[in-house]
Amino acid sequence: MTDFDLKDFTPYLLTIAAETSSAVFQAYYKDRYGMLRTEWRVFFHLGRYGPMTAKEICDRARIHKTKVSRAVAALAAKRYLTRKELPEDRRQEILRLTKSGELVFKELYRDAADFNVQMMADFTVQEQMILRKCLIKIADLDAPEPAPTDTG
Amino acid sequence: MTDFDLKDFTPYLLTIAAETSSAVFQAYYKDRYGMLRTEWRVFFHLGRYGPMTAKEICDRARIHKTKVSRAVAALAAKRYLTRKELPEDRRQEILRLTKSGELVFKELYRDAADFNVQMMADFTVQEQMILRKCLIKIADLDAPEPAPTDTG
DNA sequence: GAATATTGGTTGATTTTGTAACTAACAACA
DNA sequence: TGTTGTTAGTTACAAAATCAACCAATATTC
Repeated sequence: MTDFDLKDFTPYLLTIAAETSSAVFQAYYKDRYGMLRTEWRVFFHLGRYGPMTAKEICDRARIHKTKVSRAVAALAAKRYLTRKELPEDRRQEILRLTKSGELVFKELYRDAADFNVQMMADFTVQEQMILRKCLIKIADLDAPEPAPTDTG
Repeated sequence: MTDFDLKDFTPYLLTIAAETSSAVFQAYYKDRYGMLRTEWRVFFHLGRYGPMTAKEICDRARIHKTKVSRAVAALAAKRYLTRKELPEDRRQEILRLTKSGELVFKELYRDAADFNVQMMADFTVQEQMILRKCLIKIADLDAPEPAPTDTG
């Protein structure tokens, strides 16, 4: 075990791989749309799965409610989404992409897909499948249970 | 391509996998030794590859010099390393783990290795190999690196 | 050998994230 | 009804990351 190296430490390797692979796309949507990563994630959820409340985004995306709250505020300020109070429970608001939000989403969605295809082209189909399987397992994304969000 | 999902976006998947897999170990060395992640990385480099300058750590570990500078200061404050000015270039300092630094390193090193074995036990040998290969490729870590100084 | 550029490293200001406390609406129950 | 507890979401404050400016030592240029 004296050969154990940072390259052999999977959490490290994952972190570097995540940073490297995210950098380009992140810079792209930041420069072009002034979006931060959490904003992009929230935005993606609304675009891909339709209108929902902040709470639903928290559960689905496993993002803490304070981050979602700030991302929603930023996206609303950019006129990418609107909030509408739910009559049957006035604590909640339905979030929905605006027309221009939809437009931007279509572009970002397509670009993300393209980017992904390009980056995966380095690998065989079998490698892609195994990589995906391992990552989903490590990320614990195959478990349907939403993570507890609150402090404590 | 209408089925493209966040789970299919590899940079996202990598980020979540990295966060999930890092969380436990990170909490461990933070609680036990008060180390931040950059500190742990710098520390690991010095322990694993022997004394070197901050610049060398920057290059090897691909960490920005401001982060390395602060990590080194923190590690020095904890008496885990010493700095010695290089006579032939007085801008540079050789960083070297202290006795107690070495001791802590041995423990952290062993625990990291154990942690890694445990986490990889979910996968077959073939899966482990492919995962590693893909991650190294994505992280661009197969690019030529400076050779290890075999002091460690 | 003086002027200028570059390099290793540090520091300060700004941005972003994380944690805790908070408000307002609803629910449960006496 | 009033009390207590819970939930959705925001805000305030602390910790941390990022970026630009900076200093001192060395290299380079004329």
